[in-house]
Amino acid sequence: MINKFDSVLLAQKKFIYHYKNMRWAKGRHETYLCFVVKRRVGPNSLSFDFGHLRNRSGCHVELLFLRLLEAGALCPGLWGYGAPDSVGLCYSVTWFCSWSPCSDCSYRLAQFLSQTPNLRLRIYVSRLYFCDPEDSSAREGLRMLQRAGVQITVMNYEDYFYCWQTFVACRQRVFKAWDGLHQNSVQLARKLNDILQPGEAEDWGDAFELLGL
DNA sequence: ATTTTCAAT
Repeated sequence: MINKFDSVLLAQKKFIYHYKNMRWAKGRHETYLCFVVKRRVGPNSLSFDFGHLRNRSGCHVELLFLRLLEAGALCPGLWGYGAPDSVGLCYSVTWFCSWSPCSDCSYRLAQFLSQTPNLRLRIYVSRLYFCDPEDSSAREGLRMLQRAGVQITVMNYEDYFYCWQTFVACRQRVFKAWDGLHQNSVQLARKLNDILQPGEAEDWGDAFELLGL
């Protein structure tokens, strides 16, 4: 018999392996996306769905998520058609992804969101995907997502803790941080901040120059 | 200092 929670929840080892935020995440040729969907009708906001996805057959996991949205599988009534009571329906999606989106996924997500103003998306990422070169298109993609109203955040201890409780078959086992989790998270958050607020460093430089420092 | 990355065999 299929138990919902055996299929919906992630195995502990899998979660740790794929979400570890080490700088050199060797061999992670998969990307996981854990999501929570909340649905708001009027003043009430309710958790509607949750689960996880993995990239498959050359398709990035973000695009799989988009496909599910387009098929009406995750946020029914998102476009207002269907039942009359779906008018004014809002959804908010929060996802936790082991990699940040590539430029193409960012572009498609931004496009999708521009057509669905009643969908809010918040993205937490464990590691930054191809973001080392300052002029990388992945960086530009993240900025585009931000302009599309997406909040992008690097996962910290509390986020991993939350994911462990929510998406992992943890069987009462408390989440145990790996070595360097906090440091890596702080470093990645700083990098993401640089990506999303370009020019700030120069502004500081200018400020120091003005102050004669 | 350098290492990897939603594979390709």
